[in-house]
Amino acid sequence: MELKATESELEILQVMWKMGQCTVRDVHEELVKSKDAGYTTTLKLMQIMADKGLVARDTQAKTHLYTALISREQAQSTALDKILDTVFKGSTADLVIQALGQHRASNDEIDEIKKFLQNFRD
Amino acid sequence: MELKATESELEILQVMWKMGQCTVRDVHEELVKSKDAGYTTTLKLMQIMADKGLVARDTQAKTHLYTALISREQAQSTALDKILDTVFKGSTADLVIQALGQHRASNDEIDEIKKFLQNFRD
DNA sequence: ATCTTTGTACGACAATCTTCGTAGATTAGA
DNA sequence: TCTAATCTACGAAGATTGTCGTACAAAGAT
Repeated sequence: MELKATESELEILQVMWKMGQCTVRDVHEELVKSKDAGYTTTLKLMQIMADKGLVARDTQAKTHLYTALISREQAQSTALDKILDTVFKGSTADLVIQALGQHRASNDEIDEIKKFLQNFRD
Repeated sequence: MELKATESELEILQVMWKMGQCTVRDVHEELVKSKDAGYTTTLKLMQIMADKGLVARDTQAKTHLYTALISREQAQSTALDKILDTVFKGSTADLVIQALGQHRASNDEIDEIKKFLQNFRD
């Protein structure tokens, strides 16, 4: 039982993580801001996601309500595992250093990371 | 012109990054260690990668020689960009902290990262 | 010289993903 | 009430990916 989200499904999950429980319309309105897609496309995708168990669906009312069943953290974890395996030779250090070198983090973020590293070793 | 490698293509690139210039046979021998696939499958994949411009192909000899045209670093960068966008809300700090929390790094690695952070802020 | 091995080319197929049109039901508005 | 808007269901089609089988050429072995 894999439970891996596709690219389009991740776009939808992003909206759902931000909004919490929501309707197809909610998600679609948000998606069209950055993407060009038909309503029924979004509907179908979300239905499939419900079948897969990626989201829960409340069909009580006419307009169904959807809730994400995998958390952003889970998706993050899966995504990290994948790229660690495919392009980083499994080296977390490489990944971290690449990430920091590539996307200039703010000083606050740097501090946050340093703090995190403090109470790490022991 | 996107130039994005698929999952299978990344597996092949991994081998090529390790070996440098190589033949389909070379790559395939390596792949079958961890995966179950036919020779012609690997061949076809590499031919497609040549068409896409992911790898260069020297067809002088009967046995063609392939070389990766995108570096591991480029692939890493692309992969990071993608997951930052899709699951990390663009936050490098979140990504780094997740990565460190998830995959226990060795003390050496931690030190390496700390050192990297030292001469970072300025 | 013949047979076997090794290689490329290429078409085709199945699986998965994405997209959309249309139909039918339900709700809201005039 | 009748009409328009809104929703779900569903089939179908196109695109992408991954997988092989087969054909055929070249090289090696006996």
